[in-house]
Amino acid sequence: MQIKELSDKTGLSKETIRYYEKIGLLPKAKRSESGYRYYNNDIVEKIRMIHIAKGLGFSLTEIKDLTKLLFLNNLTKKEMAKKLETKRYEIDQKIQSLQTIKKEINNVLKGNCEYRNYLG
Amino acid sequence: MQIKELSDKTGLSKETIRYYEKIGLLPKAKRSESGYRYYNNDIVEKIRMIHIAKGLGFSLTEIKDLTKLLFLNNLTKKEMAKKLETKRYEIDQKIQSLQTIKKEINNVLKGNCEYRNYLG
DNA sequence: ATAAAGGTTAAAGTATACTTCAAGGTCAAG
DNA sequence: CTTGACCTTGAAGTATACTTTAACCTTTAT
Repeated sequence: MQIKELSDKTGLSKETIRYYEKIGLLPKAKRSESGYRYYNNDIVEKIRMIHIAKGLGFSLTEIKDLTKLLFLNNLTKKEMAKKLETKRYEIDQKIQSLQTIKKEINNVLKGNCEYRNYLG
Repeated sequence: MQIKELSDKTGLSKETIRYYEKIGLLPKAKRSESGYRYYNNDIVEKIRMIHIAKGLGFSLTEIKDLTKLLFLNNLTKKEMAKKLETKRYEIDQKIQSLQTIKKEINNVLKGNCEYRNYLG
């Protein structure tokens, strides 16, 4: 597919997709004879996950690093495991924080406003 | 306490704290005779939660709105409940997405690289 | 064959979220 | 009574992540 279709499927603008390629977050797309980028379907989910990871507070650089970590085996197993475990810990912290905020919202929705603590 | 102490306790720079006050994310601090801001302890947790919410991909504007939603009763109960439920849904989505990424990391750490799917 | 709708690039512009700067006031210790 | 560590402001500067612009090429439909 061409960039427009990929843009439609992922919700990212064409410009953003080109920008992600430029900064190395997406691999360099193959080109048609006329120089147009073309993609196959596997990139759709990848872009969606990038989009989601962004919404979870990861920077493009962090996502790039995580992607490389999951994709390439250029590090020793020990190094890779260490980095992934750090990332997993960060993720657990984020999940916990989200659950804390959710509890606050639940308390307000239940009318137990005395339990309101942090935000607000 | 003065701004320096608050900064030390929260890990946010003094400049950032002043910036948050300026954009209305933090309430206008009370002032000493000489014009210095002074704070009491309850703001520490509030700032920490703002910091955490930021790391979870919420923008300062979103945090401001959520704070107001939890703090003020300027909306009807119905409106407020609707907004909070939307926010709770967003939070559930975020938790799910984090769990998906965590699973991928776990699979790589276990060596089941065939299960690798999205990032990478 | 020409218009519409797509594609390309590099560079400049914008929004968000700070961070630094300049110029100055306050305050406790020695 | 001055030094150092605080504080104040507004304005300018920076990093990240796009978004727009300009100038041009390709493909497809009529």
